[in-house]
Amino acid sequence: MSKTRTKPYHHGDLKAALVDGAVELIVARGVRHFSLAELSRRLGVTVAAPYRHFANRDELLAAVAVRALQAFGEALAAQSTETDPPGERLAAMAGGYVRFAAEQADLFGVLFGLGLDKKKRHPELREAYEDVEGTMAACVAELCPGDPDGAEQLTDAVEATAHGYAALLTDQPGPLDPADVDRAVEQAASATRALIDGRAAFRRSR
Amino acid sequence: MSKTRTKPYHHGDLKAALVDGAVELIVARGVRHFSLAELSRRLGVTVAAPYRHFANRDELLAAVAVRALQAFGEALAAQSTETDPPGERLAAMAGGYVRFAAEQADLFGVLFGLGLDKKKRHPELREAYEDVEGTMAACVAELCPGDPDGAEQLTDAVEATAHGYAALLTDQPGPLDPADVDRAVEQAASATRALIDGRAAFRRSR
DNA sequence: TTTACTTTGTAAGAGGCGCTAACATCGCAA
DNA sequence: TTGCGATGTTAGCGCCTCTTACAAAGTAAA
Repeated sequence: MSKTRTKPYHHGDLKAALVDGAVELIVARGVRHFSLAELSRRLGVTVAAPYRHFANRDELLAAVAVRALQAFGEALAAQSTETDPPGERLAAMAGGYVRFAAEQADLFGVLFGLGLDKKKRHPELREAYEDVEGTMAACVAELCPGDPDGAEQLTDAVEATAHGYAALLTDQPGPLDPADVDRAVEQAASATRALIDGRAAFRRSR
Repeated sequence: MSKTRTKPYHHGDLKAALVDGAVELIVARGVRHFSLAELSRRLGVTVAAPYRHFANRDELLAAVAVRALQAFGEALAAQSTETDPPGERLAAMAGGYVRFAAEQADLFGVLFGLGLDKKKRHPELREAYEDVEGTMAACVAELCPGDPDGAEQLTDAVEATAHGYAALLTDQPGPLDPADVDRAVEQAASATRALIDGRAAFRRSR
């Protein structure tokens, strides 16, 4: 949105082009086969050029992850219709979590399982992810009034469950069977409802 | 168990040595930094030698995964004391799932997130994993007599939840905080109890 | 025992990768 | 105009996976 303020140097905002190109390449071929060298070739630039803008490969991937996280957050927020009761909204978000992971499997793969050091090296990623968690937590808060501790545990549980369906679904290479995706989305929503209904179990173990 | 039937050739059962060495290297340094070349050097063999026994790097990793899966299965089975009620056994298994992932993070990393093509390329892995699922399913069957469909959904949900806690916990590089691990183990068990208590929600959506 | 065959390892190298240091170029600003 | 900092290139190091051609070691039949 807000780039190309002034026509930059040789290439013309190579930094942005690198991130854009990386997203394209990753979506096209998967994170696992992404290489800085191929990206450079595509942009008509030598393999050393990216290092003027990113300290290393992981830093570029972190920039891609920020993009992915943004799309992820939007996908989740889109599931949350204000009119629905909070439980259904939460279930829909869990489903949306899984659906995003399935439909944008490669971007999802940048967010997780890549071993990016979110805590120390890329705190902006951690923050962005906490925003996503916040969207869920807001929903849960309506369900557990006056029990912030239980709310947190329920939030974690819903997140873990959605993430588990998502991770197991996308662990396999190759294209996904749409029926599998739909089933996983449904199950994640159902499991969320079950967690809500059975949430008293969290109180028992404290 | 059943190797070294006859004294083999030059090295003396290099194939087994490769798998053993790979496990050691992976446990010591993480899957992400494992290389066939370093393993070969360690075994005093040229880098080409492993290709006499494994078509490629992934095939060796699949062999390592079989080992990991065996350890994983044993860790899960150890959680299942016959005397406990099935619900508590299931909760303990979920906790064991997470604890194994945390304590053997690198072996767990070989099982998931490596993109090994379990379905097509390494069906023996898929089978072994289905055994693990079977252990859980047996437990769930006691909880849901006469409802095989609901039992399957509950099994999937418990598996996904445990896997989600495990994956989120081990996504970060570096050593884990034992307190985080204990909390995740506890929460996985609690979430399992919640799923059991709220399992009627699975029936609602069919 | 000799010969032929199979299995296992080596030597050499192609092609890829991430990353670095030294050098060249370009735009801006003093 | 000159000088400087930002950006890109050239060249190269060291690592990787994997392949091909060759050598050695065991096995088994003649």
